[in-house]
Amino acid sequence: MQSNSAQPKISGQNCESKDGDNVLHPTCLVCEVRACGLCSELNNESLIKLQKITRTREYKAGEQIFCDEEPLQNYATIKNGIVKLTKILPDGRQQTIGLGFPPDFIGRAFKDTNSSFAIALTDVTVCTFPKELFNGFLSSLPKLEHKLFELTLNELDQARELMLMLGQMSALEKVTGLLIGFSKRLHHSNQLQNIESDINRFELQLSRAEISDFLGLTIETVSRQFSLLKQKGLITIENQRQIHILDRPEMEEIAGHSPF
Amino acid sequence: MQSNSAQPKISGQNCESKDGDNVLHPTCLVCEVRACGLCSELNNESLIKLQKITRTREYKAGEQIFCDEEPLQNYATIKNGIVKLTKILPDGRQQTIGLGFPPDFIGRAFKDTNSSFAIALTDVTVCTFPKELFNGFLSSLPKLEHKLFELTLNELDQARELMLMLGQMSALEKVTGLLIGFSKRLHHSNQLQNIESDINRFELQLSRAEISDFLGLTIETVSRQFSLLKQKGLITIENQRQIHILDRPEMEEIAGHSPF
DNA sequence: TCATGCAATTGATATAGATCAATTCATAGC
DNA sequence: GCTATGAATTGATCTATATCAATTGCATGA
Repeated sequence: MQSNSAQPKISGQNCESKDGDNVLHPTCLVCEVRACGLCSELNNESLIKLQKITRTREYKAGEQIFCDEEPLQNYATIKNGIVKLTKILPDGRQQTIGLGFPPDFIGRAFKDTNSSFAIALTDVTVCTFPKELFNGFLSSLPKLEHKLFELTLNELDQARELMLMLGQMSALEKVTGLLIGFSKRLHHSNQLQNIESDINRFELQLSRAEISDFLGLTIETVSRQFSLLKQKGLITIENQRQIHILDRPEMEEIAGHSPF
Repeated sequence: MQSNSAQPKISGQNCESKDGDNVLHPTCLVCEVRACGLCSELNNESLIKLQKITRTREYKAGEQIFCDEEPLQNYATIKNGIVKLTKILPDGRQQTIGLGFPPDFIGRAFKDTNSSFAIALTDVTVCTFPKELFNGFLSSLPKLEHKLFELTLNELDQARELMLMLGQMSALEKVTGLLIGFSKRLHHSNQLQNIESDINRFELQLSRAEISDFLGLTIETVSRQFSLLKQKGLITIENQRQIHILDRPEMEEIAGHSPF
């Protein structure tokens, strides 16, 4: 489980802009998630302050954004792409504990280490905040802390839905639930960014192995459930990952409820 | 899944005390979790304000503290006893998503409904806060909100550990992990309250059915794992629930890591 | 003390999903 | 276009856990 890759590209709206101290940097002005992410609760003045400590970073699909052991340096919000959060046991077993879509926040607030890995599923762009400085901001901007708190509560709700799925659902229910949940989540993320999207057609950015690590199943079982869903005429799949949900009501019926 | 019981006993340090407005009520003065719970971050002045909206409530073992559907009326901190949080599917399947020990907070902040049930495992005493009033307090007392945020982050960490357990662990690992985790959690709660306790001897306040709902197993499988652990000489059980861990290192080795 | 009833254990069997083993499919490089 | 390589599918078998069925244990009340 090594980081499989070159250094991420760093490009900075960083620190001292020559325009002086009170201008919103272009990177924020055109930010995909300016209006819906953590920053959405900030007025211009606060945002200008926050902006000074941020950097934009890009990761290629498969790159590790942070890991288990090493002390956490940065928090981040996802501007673009999909991130998986995953726990890895010494013996190699792996449990994916969540997916991050724009404008999700990643990193464990108020702690020096994460207890999981964050890995880019697609090419990913994030906006990073150095840990110490960001913690300072949290204390001085109650609105920021409040927003982060709400995002955290949503994550907790999600984690608990996922627990229900992992503990009680059959393989078919799990796979169906993943498709329904992933599509909802992706569509929602797109809507927040005013990106046109069809909730029933999407690219499932996870390999079969990644899906099985998420659902607590094996690759083969996941594959068999996909075949079953195709056979039942509920979905079609092109190029392994391009999903088309044909009968959403029936799928939702099988999934019982959505895990996201 | 009905509430199986009489109305909980209500006793109030409530509202207008005759001593005037600026005295700490006796109930808070002798509170078991005054120093470690949500209130621990409040100075006397804030606590006096908060105290005015609180009520002490008692529930018998088995009673429902709140449920799934009905709009949430109150938040609470646990003063005494153990609470289980659980999700129930229409078809009767059930997944317990966490346990609450003193001084844990229960209830979903900033939302009108919980998406789970809270059920008293033992006789339980809680300190309740009416939702609306408490939300007002959160906005006006940043320290209170911050503390609640930290508690929520801990819960999220726990939920994710549990996901790892549900998705990847064998039956034996799950049962062992539960025993190790439950004992740690209980011992920790006792320590916070300066209650003497032996981490390796405790009453597991869950029926086999409740354990199986927690671990995503059946009653029979849970029972077999207990028998196996006894056979290996790692634990003894008296009266079905009184657990004595004989070889903690070996148990921790099997559990791999603790789910709490 | 004995019946009653529910919880836990233990045993026998069934099965969903895991594991092992070929194929088949898709993408990348030549 | 063709070959090589890893991913996905499909098939055959195995196994951990579920399910079904007694049996045992323990608490309650007559």
